[in-house]
Order: sequence, then structure tokens, then C-alpha cells
Amino acid sequence: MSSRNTLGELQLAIMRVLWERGTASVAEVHQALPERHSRALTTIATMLSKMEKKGVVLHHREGRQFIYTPTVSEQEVRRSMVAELARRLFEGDFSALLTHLIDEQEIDAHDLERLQQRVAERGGADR
Amino acid sequence: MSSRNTLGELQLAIMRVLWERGTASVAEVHQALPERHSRALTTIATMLSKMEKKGVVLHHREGRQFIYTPTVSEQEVRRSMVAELARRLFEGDFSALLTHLIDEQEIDAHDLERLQQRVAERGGADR
DNA sequence: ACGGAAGAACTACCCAGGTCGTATTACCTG
DNA sequence: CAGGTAATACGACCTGGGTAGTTCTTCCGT
Repeated sequence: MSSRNTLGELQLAIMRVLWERGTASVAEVHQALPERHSRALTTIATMLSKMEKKGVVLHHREGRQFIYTPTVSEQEVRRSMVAELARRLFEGDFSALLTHLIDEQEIDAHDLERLQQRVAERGGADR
Repeated sequence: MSSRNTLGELQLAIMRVLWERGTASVAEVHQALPERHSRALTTIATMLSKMEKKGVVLHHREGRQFIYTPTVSEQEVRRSMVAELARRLFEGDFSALLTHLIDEQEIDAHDLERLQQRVAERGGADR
């Protein structure tokens, strides 16, 4: 295992539908997709089979249609993609990414404060 | 402006050389590339011209060879790429990315502490 | 039993990132 | 000035994400 759980934009939009519903037919995914990701029905079908080949979803037949189910969670995908970015941009150093976020991106003081709060609550409980 | 400063793996490796040296010929980039990014010389040359078309580098002739110069900084690229990831994965919410880092990725207590320190030092100086 | 429609399968593209081999060109030196 | 070589130009091809039209199949209702 090592995961090529790196997904494209449309793939993510499709996964979001699947994550929310747990399971869905091509038509349901097509319907549920937000405006900005609206595509031809066949595009969704094509994408789903490509995604199945890739291993992030699987399907089973139900009457005449295919019902798709995600095989990876949103957390896993986020972890993979964030890790991939950290690897590419910061030699895999997550705290370097964190530092970048604080120094360069729009993270302000009270975002930080909320975070500290959060960490404090969690306590030293983890690992 | 808006930047398609999103670079691929090899492109980043090449940019790193350029950022470090400020300027370099194709051969120099080729030499300077770390082992894991070692490619045929022509691959580097091709990549550089594709990157020029893309606008992230430019070149000028010097004798028989091309000298390339980056036109975007490492900061800019990092900002663009991190923003892109945040957009795709967290609806553009940077603090959600931050939260993810703390909750899901390998960020531990003293990484956080260092960060707080850092922010404290910077003071309320920003924006 | 059959025709129409719903749905999947297939095929064909486009683009960007990558990867190189080969053809050209330009320069430098004997 | 003639090579030969160093360097670029060009063209070919691969993969993955994306996009969708067209064809084929299956199933359902009359």
C-alpha cells in the first residue's frame, strides 16, 4: 500500500457525492453534482469507470444500473493529497507546510488561537 | 494575473535549481538535478521550453547556449499550490487545512509550540 | 412479443506533464 | 574553411484527467 489516492477536480466532486450518500447510481451522482461541476451524464459514467480502475470506487449491478460505492474515505484522500503536496513542496516536512500557512497564507491570529484551544482540549492524549 | 503557477514534479525540481542559482544553462540544470530527478538532457531542455511557454521561466542566448531565469519565486509557487489544494480539498478555507494538519497529519505538540512562539515573536505586526 | 427508452460500453478527442531519439544548427578550432 | 561537437529544434509517444457523442444492450410496459 502507498496509495495513489490523488484525485482530480471532477473526481473529488464525484467522491463528495459518494461520501455523502454512501452509495449512488451514475444518474444520482450526475444529479447531485453542484452547478459548477455539471457535466454530460456520459462524462460522469466515464469518470466513474476510470475511478474504479484506479481503485477509489467499486460498483455492483442493481437491476439495469450500476451502483457505485467509495472505497476510500475523505480523510484518506485528504491525508494522501496533503502529504503529496508537503512532499513536493516542503520535502515532506508537514511543519514546514504549517509554517508556510502561518507566514504566507491568510491565517490570522484568532485562527491560531482557535487552534491552540483545540489542541489544548485534545490534551496530550494523542500518540 | 492569477497564476497558473502550479508545477509538476520535474518542473519543481528544475525550478529549485534555478531558484538556487538565480540563472542556469540547460546543462547546468541537468547537472545540478538530484539523483532521483535525473533525466536525459533533452528532457530537461524540452521541459524548460514548455515552462517558458507557461511563463515561469525565460531565457536569453549566451554564445551557443540558452540561459534560463525563473520569473516566479518559490514563495509564489508555494502560495499558488497550497491555495489550489485548499480550494480543492477544503473549499478554499486555509484554517480548515490547518486543522486537518493538526488533527490528521504528523504534527505534534512541540511543532505547535514552536509555531506559537514564532507567531508571538512576530507580534501583532501583520495586517 | 416488441418497440422504445434507459443505461452502459465503446470510441474518440483534448490538454498538460513527462520522456527521449534524431535532425539541425551554430560555433570553434585546426 | 572544413569538420566535429556542443547545444537547440523538432517530432513522437505515453499517461492521466477530462469531455462527450454514438452504439449496443437490456428491460419494461403495452
